Amino acid sequence: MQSERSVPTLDDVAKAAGVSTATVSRCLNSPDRVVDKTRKRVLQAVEELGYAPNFGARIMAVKRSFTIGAIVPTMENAIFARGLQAFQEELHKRGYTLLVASSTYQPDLEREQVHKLVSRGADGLLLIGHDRDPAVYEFLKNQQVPALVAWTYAATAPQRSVGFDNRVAMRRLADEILGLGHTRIGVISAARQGNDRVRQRIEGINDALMSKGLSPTSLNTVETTYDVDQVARAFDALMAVRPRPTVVICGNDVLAVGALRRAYDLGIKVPQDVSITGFDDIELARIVVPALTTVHVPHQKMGRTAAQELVDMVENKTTGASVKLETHIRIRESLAAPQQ
Amino acid sequence: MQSERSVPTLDDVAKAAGVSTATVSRCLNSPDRVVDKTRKRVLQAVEELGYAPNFGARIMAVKRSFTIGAIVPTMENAIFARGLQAFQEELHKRGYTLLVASSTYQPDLEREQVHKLVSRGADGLLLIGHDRDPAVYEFLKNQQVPALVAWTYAATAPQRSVGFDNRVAMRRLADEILGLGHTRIGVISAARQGNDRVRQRIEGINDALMSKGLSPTSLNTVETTYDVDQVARAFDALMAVRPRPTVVICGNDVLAVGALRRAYDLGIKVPQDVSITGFDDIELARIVVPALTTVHVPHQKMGRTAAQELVDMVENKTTGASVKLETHIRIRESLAAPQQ
DNA sequence: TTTCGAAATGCAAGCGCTTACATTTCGAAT
DNA sequence: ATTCGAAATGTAAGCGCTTGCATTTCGAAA
Repeated sequence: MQSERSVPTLDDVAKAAGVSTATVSRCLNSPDRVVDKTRKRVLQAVEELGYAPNFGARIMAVKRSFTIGAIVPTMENAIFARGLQAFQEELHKRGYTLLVASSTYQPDLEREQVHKLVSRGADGLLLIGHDRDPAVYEFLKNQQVPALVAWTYAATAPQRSVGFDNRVAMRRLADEILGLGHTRIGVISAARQGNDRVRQRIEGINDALMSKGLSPTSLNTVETTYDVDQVARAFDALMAVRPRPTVVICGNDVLAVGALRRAYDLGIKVPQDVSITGFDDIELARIVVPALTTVHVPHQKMGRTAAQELVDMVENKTTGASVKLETHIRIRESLAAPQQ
Repeated sequence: MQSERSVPTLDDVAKAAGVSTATVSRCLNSPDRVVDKTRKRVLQAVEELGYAPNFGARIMAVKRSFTIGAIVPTMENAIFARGLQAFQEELHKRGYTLLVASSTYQPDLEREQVHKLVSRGADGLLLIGHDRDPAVYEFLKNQQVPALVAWTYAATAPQRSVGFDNRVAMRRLADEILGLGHTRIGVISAARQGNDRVRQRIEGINDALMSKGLSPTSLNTVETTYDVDQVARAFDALMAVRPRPTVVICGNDVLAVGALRRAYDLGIKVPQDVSITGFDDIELARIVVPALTTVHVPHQKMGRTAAQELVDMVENKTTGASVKLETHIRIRESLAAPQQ
């Protein structure tokens, strides 16, 4: 019998409370437009029936869903997890719900996810990085869904973004490294393909090299996935180069920690035999031994700011300017001057 | 001018293609019910107009949203991130979208999130752990939204679950530890309050103690958050006990890694001076030095299975049985027999 | 060519909610 | 007691989609 009963609707509540649906609706959405006594009665009916509004209907009626979509490459990575969590929390504070999808670094999948989230009525979208088919932006514009790009900052890009300058950030770290006297440099990086952040970081290293009059071609770069064993192999490849690099710059902390571990396994001392650096400053960077020299990125702040900006774009239809966050170098034990 | 144009609807497509809305709808949802020529024309119109279906309307019409909600304590933690990612991927394969919310370990917030996700038309819900106000289950039943509990397994619980037996898993690890001769045991654990998994793991330790004729009261347990410094302090507290524990059992890997690091800072050798164990076997467990002895939990499989089960519950209205996943002990370097 | 049934398409009624507008209620001022 | 305007509530028209049923189309058999 219980199971026969269907989900209560506004109508049911209205009947139970002896008022019109309009009144019930008002009780829920603008309580002050309804007199106390009525409201009490209605709310009681709501409680008794276990009523919950149907969002589909609501979305249709108001043309707003109070839902924000986010498409991240993956949720597994601490880098996105932290920012995403902050993003979600801030969104919640402002009355929005987060719809997430992950593209697993596949452009096609991302494109599909964009369509899906828009269909589902997302009022706005958070995207990671600028790199993607222009058709996606075209579509979003067509659908009048504001999109914000995060984890990177580009003043000149047409899309508004909240993030930091990957290139400059990495350049500063590289400057630091070169200043210590390193000249034989290995790089472990995620795939550059379709990932502007990765490319920018590598360019940052090149910038530093150039400014010292060194040739970028001297860089030994290995691409790898985040898989521990893959990273280990990448590190091996770098260590096989002769003369051996005195420092391995990693595209992010996850890669760096993997390299660190491999060095340990091989009996290569860090930083005595080789220095290793990361990027992002995830919590882990401080925990590993030796602690990782890295670039601190304000992930939480980025997530929070992105949420604020996006909600602003949605609610006020503003276009506004992009937000640039600052990064800071964290010098820790994993970096030292090269051995003589 | 562009900006004046409003989002295209089914109607617009129908007009553009010179057919009825029914035909357009069929083209999109059951292409074989429409003749080739027509379909082509319609799809072209869809393309040209940049049409994307309005899910709100769709949900209302079909009473299904193809959306599954998940409420996790936090996304920051690698433990949930991994399973959640797998959950999402499997969901996507089956044509569902994931709606996530995080409760940040607050029951009230969780309750609110449940309402929200249901309102938003989630066809099913993934919840972590059994511990929560019965009213929540009541509500879900009322709304006819199937819910699946994960990250734990309890044959007797009324809610269906996909997970593993936290108590037995931890007991096995504790048996191993006791078998090595440890008798002075410290425990670092997350808050027990409202977290059945945490409690079960501690009970598992107690089970092992009892079976050896040892008193559970001899256990020194410290609760902490996941914050690195907090964990360090928890470890300090344990190390201050005299006689000092010979092993510190941590409720999960994140805590264990924090303890490991603190031990290093204090010059306490692991496992020579003290053994440390974790739980979950996140990737990190293999990376830290010394590698962590822990309990391997098949997170990805759990996420995937949960997705399958939940979709099944949604589509076939099955109630079925819970799924129990196996865990395995991973003995690594951080555990050794106590010093004489 | 005509006929007929199956296949293709169209028609139109909701789905549950919000909200502009219409109507009723109510308290204060007369 | 009336009157009147503001406050409270009710009425009903959509929002964009799916789908059962009605209608049209079309190809094959007669």
